[in-house]
Amino acid sequence: MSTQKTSSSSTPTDTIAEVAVNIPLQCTFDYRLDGESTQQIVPGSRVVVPFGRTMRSGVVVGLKDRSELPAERLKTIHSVVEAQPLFTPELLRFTHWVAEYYFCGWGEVLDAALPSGLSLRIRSIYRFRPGADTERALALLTPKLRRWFGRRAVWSAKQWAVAAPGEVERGWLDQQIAAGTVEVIHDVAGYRHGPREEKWLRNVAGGSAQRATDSGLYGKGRPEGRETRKAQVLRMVQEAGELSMARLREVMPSPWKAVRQLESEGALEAFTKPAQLPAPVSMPDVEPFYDLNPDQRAAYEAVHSALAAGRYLGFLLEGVTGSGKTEVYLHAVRETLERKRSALLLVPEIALTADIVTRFRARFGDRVAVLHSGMDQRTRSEQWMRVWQGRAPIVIGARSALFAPLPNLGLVVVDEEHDPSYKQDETPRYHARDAGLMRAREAGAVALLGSATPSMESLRNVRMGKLERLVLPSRVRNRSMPVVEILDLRSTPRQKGCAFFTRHLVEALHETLRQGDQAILFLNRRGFANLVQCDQCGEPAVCANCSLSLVYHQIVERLRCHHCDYSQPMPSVCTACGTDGMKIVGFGTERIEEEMGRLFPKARILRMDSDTLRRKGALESMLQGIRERRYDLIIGTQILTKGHDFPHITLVGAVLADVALNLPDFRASERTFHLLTQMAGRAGRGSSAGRVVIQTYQPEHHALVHVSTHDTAQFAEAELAIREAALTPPYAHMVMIWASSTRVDRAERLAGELYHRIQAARPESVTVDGPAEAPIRKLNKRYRWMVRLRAKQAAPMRLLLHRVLGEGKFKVNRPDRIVVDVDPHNLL
DNA sequence: AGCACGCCGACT
DNA sequence: GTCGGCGTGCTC
Repeated sequence: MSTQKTSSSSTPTDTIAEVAVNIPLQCTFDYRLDGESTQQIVPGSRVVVPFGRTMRSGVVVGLKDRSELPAERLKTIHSVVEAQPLFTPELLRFTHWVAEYYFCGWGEVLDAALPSGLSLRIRSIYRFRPGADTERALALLTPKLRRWFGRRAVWSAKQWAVAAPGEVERGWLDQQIAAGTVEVIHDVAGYRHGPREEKWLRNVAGGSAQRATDSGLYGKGRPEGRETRKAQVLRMVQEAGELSMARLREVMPSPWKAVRQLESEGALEAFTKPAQLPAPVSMPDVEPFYDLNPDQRAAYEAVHSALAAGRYLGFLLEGVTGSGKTEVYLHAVRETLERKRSALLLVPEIALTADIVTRFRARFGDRVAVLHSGMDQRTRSEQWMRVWQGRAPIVIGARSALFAPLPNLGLVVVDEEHDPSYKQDETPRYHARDAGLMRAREAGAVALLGSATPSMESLRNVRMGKLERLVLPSRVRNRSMPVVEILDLRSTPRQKGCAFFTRHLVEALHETLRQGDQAILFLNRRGFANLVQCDQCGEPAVCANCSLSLVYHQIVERLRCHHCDYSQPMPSVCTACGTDGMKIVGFGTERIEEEMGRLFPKARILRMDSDTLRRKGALESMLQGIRERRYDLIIGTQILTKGHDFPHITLVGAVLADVALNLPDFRASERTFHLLTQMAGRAGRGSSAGRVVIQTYQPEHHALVHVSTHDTAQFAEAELAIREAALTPPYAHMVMIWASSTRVDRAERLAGELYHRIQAARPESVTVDGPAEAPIRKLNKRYRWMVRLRAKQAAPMRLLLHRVLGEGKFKVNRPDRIVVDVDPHNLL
């Protein structure tokens, strides 16, 4: 671990601050401390420092009395951003561990740990120094730029670059700064939001409203009875006396223009009021804690005694959806709070937070803070600050909430711990479950991982005694498991006129709908057709930036790349042979929707995928619609598998279970098993027994066979044996090194060079595979190659990484890039 | 990652 | 002749 000094404040002998800056370097930078503002500096504080030719903000990660660098090379800290440090010593140690383990810069982790409203990015702002001779300075500029300044007291570097593209004008700014006419302010995003304020409107006293009306407010050519927007605003304000803009916006889409006009006419005046806080912040009635059933009690007792012991212990809580895991979490959190410690609950993504947040708020009121990416920047900063101030001892959030500044952390819960969204796919490439275990260990807290379908990593940890297994065996209301049928697409007859529906599945759907129940059709592939291909020469339509087939979306009649944002119209002729042979091949959720509409013209069909869920609030209204039985047939992607409670679903159909099964990824079987098991768990939760139909070309595949027998343990047994034989995780540590470039040849050369250097430096215990072209050979205009490392022990591999890729060891030139992914989950 | 320095091709 | 392409090196 870190040898960093964690003194809580500077001593007179500490004259050097160690600063982590957000750049992809693992080293920190030493700065001299002097001046009054930096005398009281504390590790964990954000500071602004001169860095190279610019200013950067960073975090003080340690204080010391001497630097290895000669004094003349040290610069002085420019300023301290907050009076109080944003990072506790615990979080500094933890972020340092994350940076070390995931092989990235400490500053990069620290930046990821802050809400975007407090990010380490810096903005340079310019303004005329008060009392400076601005007239003379402006005289040197073109009339156009002088006018530009007429409306501006402060301006940003970006604005200036746009306004003054010319060489001469750009030089002007430097001159003025040097002469002292213009000063530069290094603006760091800071929490300086006061209480929220809202704009309100009221009538101007003295009947000016009448005047406004007289001046043709009701437009002449307008049909009788239809108000203009201005008139409507005026009337509403008159009726209400005072009216908030927020209220106005609920009634009309954009009242801004009308309001501005009425203000300038003197009919209305604006004022501000403290904003109403979002409704669910405090709950009037605190819901009681339910009694636990014997299984829940046994699980809770184990967690309880660990909490009582007050030191790190890890648990894996296994239980199917509906088995009551959340109630165990709730009791554990209550216990944690009683011990004057705080609790962190990680959930996979927003889709899941709503239900769980409601339940936690019902028990703990406003002691719950929520952190997830779907919130606006300000709300997120507010929530983060509440946690930082110690006013919310419970945090519920997605991946990045891992870094929540909870003081005295006592419990870390990772719900649905197997979920792939816990792994971050960009720097810092941490896994929130794995890092969460480490944070708990560091903080002396209890870790509780929960899942119906645990990851192989956690199961192995149970076997090795690193996690204690707790089981909730039955569904709470003792419901029986659904019957699962696997249909071999090679031999099962199809529905007439259907390429991808067996007669059997269609009949099952008929039956379900006839009984008035709901059915789900699951296909992990959105769009209308996943392939568009020329039937003359076989040429597929491919993305311009990626080596991926374009997906046809019928609704917009365009081809789209599901990886980058590329989109193009459906081509009329083949780009390769010029014939008009481009044909739609394959299928996705849109096509299923269309097909079902034909087969079941009376059914009310809902499609749920990221295309239909784009709109804010769409998920909630759709889920409610399903619960209220406003739909008969729901077609969707994996979004459907996330633990929602649908009481009237009795049939679940997996249209093609093979979609993810054949990917060149050692986790393909595991993911398919998880997805289908979670999907099957949606069936038969009401009074009727459930039924699951899985269509596949590989009915004998162990991932599918074990779904049909509901045998998680058997699947784990088989899958772990395969992993052990192949020496893949969790039986080996894996590091993927991606070499990419905008030019084909260079990516390959880079990977080759990397491979040779690794071969030369590697110890016996580390295996190197590659270099190989990535399965997706081009992504976002970059060609990609990979070199894979595996080892039974992590330490020698880490040493190797440092030896080959450590600071300044391996030069990578501009268009090329090397990315290190520790414990990779994305192998494509 | 920025950012500037520096060294060779197609244009005024 | 030079503008600017991107290869190279540095940041306490």
